[in-house]
Amino acid sequence: MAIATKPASGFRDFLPEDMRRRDYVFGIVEKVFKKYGFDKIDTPSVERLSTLLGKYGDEGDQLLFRILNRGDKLSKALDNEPGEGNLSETGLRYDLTVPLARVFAKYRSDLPPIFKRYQIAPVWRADRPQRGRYREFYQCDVDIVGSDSRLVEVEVVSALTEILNTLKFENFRVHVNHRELLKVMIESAGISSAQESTTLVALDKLDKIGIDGVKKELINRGLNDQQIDKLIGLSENLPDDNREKVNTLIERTSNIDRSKTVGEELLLILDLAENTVAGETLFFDPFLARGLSYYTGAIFEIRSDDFPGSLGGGGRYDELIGMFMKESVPACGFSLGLERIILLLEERGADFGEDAGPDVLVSVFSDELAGESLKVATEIRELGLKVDVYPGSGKFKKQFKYANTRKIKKVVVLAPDEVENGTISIKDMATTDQVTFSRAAYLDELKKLLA
RNA sequence: GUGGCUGUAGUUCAGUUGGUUAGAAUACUGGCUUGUGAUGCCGGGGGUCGCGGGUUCGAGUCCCGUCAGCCACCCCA
Repeated sequence: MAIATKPASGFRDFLPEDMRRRDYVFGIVEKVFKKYGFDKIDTPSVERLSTLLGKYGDEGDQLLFRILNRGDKLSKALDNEPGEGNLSETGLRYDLTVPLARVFAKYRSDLPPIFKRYQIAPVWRADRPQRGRYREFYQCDVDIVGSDSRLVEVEVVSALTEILNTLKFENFRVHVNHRELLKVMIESAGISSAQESTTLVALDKLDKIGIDGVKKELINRGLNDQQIDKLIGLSENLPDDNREKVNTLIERTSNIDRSKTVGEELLLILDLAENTVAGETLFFDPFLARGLSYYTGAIFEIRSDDFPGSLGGGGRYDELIGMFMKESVPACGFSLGLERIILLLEERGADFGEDAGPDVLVSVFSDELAGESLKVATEIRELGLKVDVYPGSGKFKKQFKYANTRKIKKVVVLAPDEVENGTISIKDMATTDQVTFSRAAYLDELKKLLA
């Protein structure tokens, strides 16, 4: 048997048709990010493990692709006691936010005091592949570093809403919540901080498994009935309107001091968002939790009924950059799951713009006439058209077939007859019509393709 | 990491209660057509039926193991 040609599990090849769609989508993303005043950066795919570890929570650490040491370092490790600590020092980046934090900490003096950046690049996770879940996938990240204003949250959500609107991606919401509000709710229900994270995980599933499912889960996780009833009680019979919902929760958790200030932060975000496209898409979801441990304030997640997971997520992470420098710097950002959005757009039969293949194929009758074909191709290229010269020579049958597979609309025919008479024939692949022009006039005919 | 389903030409799939040399469509390729594709007709190459073991006179088919893929969970984009 030959060597396996499938890419490694969770990795993908992108053929020309795939790339066309991806370029179309990435192009829109980039245009909108620029429109919102973000600058582009790039960072290495490989980071030190010391940079990566401890930022994403235990689950995240498990999913890091680590790079095995080589040479002496590896032999020494194997000779002594091989373990997590000495077998690997670097790994593939898990997201684009932690590298940004590192970069900002290192180059702060070279960067504007408030740094707005975007980055579109692949990240890697050693996850089990599934529909819309890959081990290598692109993230489109926007972040604003150095500002503590709620305006930042709104700008970021507004940018990604505009991207999805431009892509005509429908049927989505941006769920919003606040890490502190979750803590307030848990405290208010008399649940200890030790049980906080496990409680959050259960709560996050509310829309999937329902209230009864969450209750069961919480019992399994060791909460008592009183705590559960209080916690569930907070969420029952909430009004539909975002603001009223926040206000109701502030009232219900009034036994905790911070309740009001946290709630007001959410209200401010909702109010500011009304001045942007984000106003239409924000949906306050008091049970949105998000696993990444670096979030400290508002958190966001794009959801759609057509996909079980998240289509993008983000939030405020005011302490992350401080892990790379002495001072803490506030920051907030969002990562768009373009892979999943492309997947859904494909499933919905979306339009990805025009096919951008060559406009013209110049056929090659024989090796003797190859030079003549190249000369003609050069002339046509000077018009600004995309021109393919048949890579070889021989049967026209083959060459026309080739034009079809490449979806080329016009074929320039240049055989001994044409050369002798000083003419050029142009065949239209759709209508099968073939018309002969003088060498002076054929370019005018092809110019029509430019329009 | 846990559970379920599925593995047959490059691709999509047939293949009967286990029975001779494993089929179709499509793609590729040659001819009908030595200057013309997509439609037609005739031909050609391409498979150790995922891999290993077992049951049997006989296994693509049944059993066990293993690997891979898909789906669900966990988590996430």
